[in-house]
Amino acid sequence: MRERDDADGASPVAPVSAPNGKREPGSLIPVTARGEATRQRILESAEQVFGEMGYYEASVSEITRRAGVAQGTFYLYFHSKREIFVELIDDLGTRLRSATSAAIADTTDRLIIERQGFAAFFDFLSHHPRIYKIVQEADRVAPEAARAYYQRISEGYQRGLRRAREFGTIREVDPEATAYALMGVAHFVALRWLVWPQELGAEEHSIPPTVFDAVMDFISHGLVGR
Amino acid sequence: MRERDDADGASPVAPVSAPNGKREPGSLIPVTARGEATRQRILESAEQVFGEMGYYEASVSEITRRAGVAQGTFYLYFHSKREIFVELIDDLGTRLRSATSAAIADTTDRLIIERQGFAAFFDFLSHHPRIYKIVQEADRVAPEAARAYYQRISEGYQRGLRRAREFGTIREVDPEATAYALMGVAHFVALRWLVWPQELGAEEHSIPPTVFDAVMDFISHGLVGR
DNA sequence: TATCAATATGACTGATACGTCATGTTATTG
DNA sequence: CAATAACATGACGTATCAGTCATATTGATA
Repeated sequence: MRERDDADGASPVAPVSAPNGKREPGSLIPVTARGEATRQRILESAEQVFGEMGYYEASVSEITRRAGVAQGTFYLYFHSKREIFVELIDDLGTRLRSATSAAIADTTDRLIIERQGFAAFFDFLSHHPRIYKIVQEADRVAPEAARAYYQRISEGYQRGLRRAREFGTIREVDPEATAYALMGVAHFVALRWLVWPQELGAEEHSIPPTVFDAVMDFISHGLVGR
Repeated sequence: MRERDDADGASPVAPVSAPNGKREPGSLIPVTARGEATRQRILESAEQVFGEMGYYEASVSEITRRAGVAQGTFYLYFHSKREIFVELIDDLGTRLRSATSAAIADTTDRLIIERQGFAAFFDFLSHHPRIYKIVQEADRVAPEAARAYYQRISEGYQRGLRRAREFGTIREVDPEATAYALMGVAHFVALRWLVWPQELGAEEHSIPPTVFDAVMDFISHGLVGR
């Protein structure tokens, strides 16, 4: 579950305990289950607070308040406010990708894959409305993290498109351009029919079926063509 | 690093000059050409600073410094930092819309309109790279302004699509869904081939022709279909 | 149950920024 | 050339935080 990443995690060196008995500052990795649980609570609180108030208006003290820990505890597990934000982006990306890829498993027809993928994406967003704005904001707060987020999604997309192209399910298309085009479609439709409505009225929203069908129609023609 | 929150809103009414001879605070509209020029300089400086540093890391003092005026002068023309940001969003929207609509004047074929519209959009962005990030950030800083920005673009788009549909140039499509889908395509292609490259290397970039053609191909099939 | 590393606390510091205000300058008008 | 309204100044008042640190608590182990 946790997915503590090996290579691309921060912490350059020396994760072990210190020689003098004092804990090496810069470890940040909890050793006990208690620590792990606290760290997780802080992360979840951060997702909530960043989602509601945005990165800059969110304060570390608000995050720790909601997590039920003291300010100082935060810095036991994260070097900085920005660092936890980046970790959050990575988490959200992983969760989103696994949600969509789970939805298209066992499917081979590319157009059905698109339909199920889009449906899963919208579904995920409507249940986690915060993540949209968090990722959006990442473009300013942590551009590298935002790029990585979109790039990883596009890579999966490109693989799928290439395969479909080989099998002749779809037209000859430029995989990367098409991948970004499709991501843009999903993004803006979500903005218009999920994010905005949620901001105005508090209820949970989903894409109207007629809109969903219209979008899938547009995409299908775009991919297949004559 | 810190950000004070602007207690914005306020400013009930009374734009005219004061009875006691002192200028009524809340007018904000320059009366002389000198004032107009100063206000404009501040606006241009704000576009630059917001674009480079982002809304929250930009400071009013940095804006006034680059405009060559004192801090207090800022509040002669704008109630708050947020207010100038909103005005900027409106400005950028107007400029962008007029740039694209100028590019498609005298054109009737919808597919050619799309091609020219997209080209104008990309061209505008590559010459004003800042605006992309400013508008993006507006989603957090001034959601109403951001919504208005996108809505006005989509309205023009929908009109065009409806007309094209009536003339049979394109398939029967849902105008609003299609408008947002197309906006999404443009947005993400710009992100990938204009904004990101500009962030990494400082030079000016434009969309590679093969990518542009691939995108137009996708769109054309999506609009026309069989 | 004594030990001690891991975990937790919260007061404090240093830095920064928005917006105000009392005062000064410009230039237009009668 | 006064008078005066518009424009301009910049120091200051008031807040807010990110991050640090000395101290306290917890709980596993021997």
